[in-house]
Amino acid sequence: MQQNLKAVLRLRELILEAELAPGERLSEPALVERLGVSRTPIRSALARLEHEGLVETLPGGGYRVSVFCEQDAFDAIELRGTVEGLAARMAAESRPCEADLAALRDCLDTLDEVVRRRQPGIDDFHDYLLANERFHAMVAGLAGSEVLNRSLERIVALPFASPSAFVMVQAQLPESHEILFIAQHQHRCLLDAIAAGEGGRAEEIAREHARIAKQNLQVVLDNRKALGKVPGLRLIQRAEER
Amino acid sequence: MQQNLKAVLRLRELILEAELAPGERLSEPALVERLGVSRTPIRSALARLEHEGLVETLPGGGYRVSVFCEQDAFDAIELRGTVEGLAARMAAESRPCEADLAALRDCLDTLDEVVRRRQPGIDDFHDYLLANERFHAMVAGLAGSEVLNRSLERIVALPFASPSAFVMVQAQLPESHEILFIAQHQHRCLLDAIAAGEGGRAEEIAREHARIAKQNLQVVLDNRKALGKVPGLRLIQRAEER
DNA sequence: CGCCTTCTATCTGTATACAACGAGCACAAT
DNA sequence: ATTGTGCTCGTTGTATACAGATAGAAGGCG
Repeated sequence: MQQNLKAVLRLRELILEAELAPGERLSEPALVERLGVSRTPIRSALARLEHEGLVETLPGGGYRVSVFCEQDAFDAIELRGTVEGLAARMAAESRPCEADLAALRDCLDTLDEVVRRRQPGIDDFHDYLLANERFHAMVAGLAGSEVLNRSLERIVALPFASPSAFVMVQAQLPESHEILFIAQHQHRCLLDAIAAGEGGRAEEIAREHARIAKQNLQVVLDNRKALGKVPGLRLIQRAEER
Repeated sequence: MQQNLKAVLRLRELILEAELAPGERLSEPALVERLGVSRTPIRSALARLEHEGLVETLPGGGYRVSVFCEQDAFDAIELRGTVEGLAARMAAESRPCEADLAALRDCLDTLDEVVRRRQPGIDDFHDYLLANERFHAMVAGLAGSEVLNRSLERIVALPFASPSAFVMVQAQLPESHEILFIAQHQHRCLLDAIAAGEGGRAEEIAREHARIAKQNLQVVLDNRKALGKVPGLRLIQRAEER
């Protein structure tokens, strides 16, 4: 199991850092040399990354690095928002117990605390990222559906679709603080809707919340110099070349 | 490639027919004997079925057949409806060309023709099933998003979540004809909304359309004798045993 | 000069051998 | 009698050898 894990982690890293170019053919013997493990764990890792969406099988056999266009990234975020919206609605409609709601509130308090800091630095954004990820995971968990969560996991496996994909790049943006405030306001509203059992409202808030990520993506695409800051955004090609 | 395919097909069949019981541990040597192929394609097939959701990895290594409860099936259908809803909205908002709309209309005409037959038999329902599947695939395709379609594919991989999972069982139901009429009405409305660019309406129709499947699932679960007629419904256990 | 054919080299798919890990059981000691 | 220890069997993870297929290049023919 050690070798398999090593192969997955290293291969994923190589793809995300674009050291293996989008569209590049991945030959197993070459990867054996590069990763230092035999073909068996490499094949297993390739299969796994295929299901994460980072590589694709070629018609005649073999794999290549997936190629994404800008629209794919927007679509992935909208899709995440839609499924998170369903999760939020189910969470609201399940009337969660007070303990679960308290845990969500705790998480929001942590986020508040971070947002309220003056002159937030890189570490502060990192704290925000962790708490944000936890909040999203908790809402998804409250939906109480493994089927839904498995599907959401898979959507979020595309690195630029993750709820926290753009948090770190916001640290560089001049309007970052405002964006964080707005996002946090939506978090509060979402919790409010879930606590009140307002499923429809919870769903719409979650959707709109995801659309902040689309705005951030647009900003990053406009000044492409920040592109390396977002994990996996190097995968995105301007022109469709398949 | 031949052996891998054989292993996937046969293994999937064994699981869907519940010849391998839900929760059962799948040992590779046992499958080698049962399927007549070596461990390599079996491992590859197991990995693939894991990503289809039919088997799960065990903590200490190895696989077992997935166990689903009734709620999982309802959730999977709601999830499909939600993602199909997103696809329908995107299709509407993309203002599809007349040729695509004509193809959809063609498909609906085929469905109409089947629905209008007096005394429909098993073959007629089969015709309906094929055209229904085509219609759903075309709407998803009109959304124009590979990311979305890949995700939807994966959701529909759970056999009881498929748009046509309950078509064949309807053939046995007394109220089957009425259900088909209603479903077909929704198809028409969906096309209408897409053609008019009414994204929100298209989305809601697609969602409500999927909920027919939930009603059908409830009927089947109530008289469990029909359970074998629905592909993969034997996977569902009444009590959660994980 | 271009296109088709054929040959070759490399790659993937498959089978299998080997090693390490873990579960389960029996036996012994307290 | 119970618990702890050690053994044994089975299983998975890994490496590698082999065969079939495929893609690319080179050469011949039209």
